[in-house]
Amino acid sequence: MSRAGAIKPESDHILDRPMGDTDGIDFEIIELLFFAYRDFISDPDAILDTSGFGRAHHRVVHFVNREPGLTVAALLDTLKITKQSLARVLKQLIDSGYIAQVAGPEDRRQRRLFPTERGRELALALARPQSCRIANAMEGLGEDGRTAVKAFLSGMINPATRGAADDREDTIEGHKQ
Amino acid sequence: MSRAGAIKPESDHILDRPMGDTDGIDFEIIELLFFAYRDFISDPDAILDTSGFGRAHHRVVHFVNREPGLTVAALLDTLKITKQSLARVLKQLIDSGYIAQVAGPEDRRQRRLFPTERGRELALALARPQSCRIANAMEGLGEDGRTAVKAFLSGMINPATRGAADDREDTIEGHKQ
DNA sequence: AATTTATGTCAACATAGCTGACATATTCGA
DNA sequence: TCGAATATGTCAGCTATGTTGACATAAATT
Repeated sequence: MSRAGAIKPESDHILDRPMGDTDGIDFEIIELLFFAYRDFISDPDAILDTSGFGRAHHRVVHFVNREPGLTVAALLDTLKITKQSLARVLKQLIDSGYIAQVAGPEDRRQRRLFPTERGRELALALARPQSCRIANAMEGLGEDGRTAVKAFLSGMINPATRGAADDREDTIEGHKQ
Repeated sequence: MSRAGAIKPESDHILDRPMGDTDGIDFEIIELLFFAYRDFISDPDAILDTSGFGRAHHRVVHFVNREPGLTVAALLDTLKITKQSLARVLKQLIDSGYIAQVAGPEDRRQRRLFPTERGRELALALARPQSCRIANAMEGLGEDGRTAVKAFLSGMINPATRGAADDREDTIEGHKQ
């Protein structure tokens, strides 16, 4: 091992003061979000390890179960990934019998995605520990506290995405089903 | 293209009902967390694309700036990744002059990590848009609402991690610096 | 002096994203 | 009706970031 560079501590303008609440930046909540999400994701990850699937599969199974019959295009839009990226995990989920494709009733080019019973079970199994973790974290909060949390999370989301759930009903821009 | 399987819609027990609030699971907040974090991360991602760095670099720069002088072991513990994984990005950050290593004053085996001015600037630049997004999402909330949000996020974190920040001061278990 | 610890490094591998190019089936518009 | 646009699939290759296993070195500890 060479260890080059470890010899001269006083070159190169080293800073030894912690990056605190300078510039009015709240680093604490930035870190809270990082750790919270990391642990939030770790629950389903543990289950997925057993099944041989990954996070990518989790997301697909989740949204297909939340909105059965959604098109591939709509799913791509929700996940914000490329179709090549989706193709890999989707194929595995279909081949394993978690998701089924059906040609669109109006537009037969579409492949509408539906969960099988097996897929539904998986989605529920993955959501359950996350729901528990959330319920646990909500425990101390009152009704208004919970409302605040939801409002906060909602406010963190880009406007374009924020209305996505509504697009399932009425479709104004793009991707009409 | 073969399109096998798209032909028979009625086989395989397809479910067409959305996975709603069955089992008392709050899917809405699960999705809020997913979208919130995705967009929260997208801000620094855009900046990093310019610098040729990725999310992994972001995390390292962040925590080194938050706690200058932390050891490699402590950083590994925070990030929960392997040293081989860290080595790649850390080397790049050191070679590019964002982070400097200094041999530990007491234990000279340690390589304590410090930000350079350049590293500090990067960390701040990455934190700024995230802070803005948070401030924006907090806007409507009162003081108690903000407290609720922090309590919620804190409650989402695994106990082991939750006290990590305190370990910086007094060190009880493992990794004493 | 022997062992443990903190760190670095090499090699190989997996997952999950990306781009670019091209194929096929279907729908739509002139 | 024909050509263009659309929805989807697929091949090939690349990148980023994680993993495991094995081994090296310097310093501390016993």
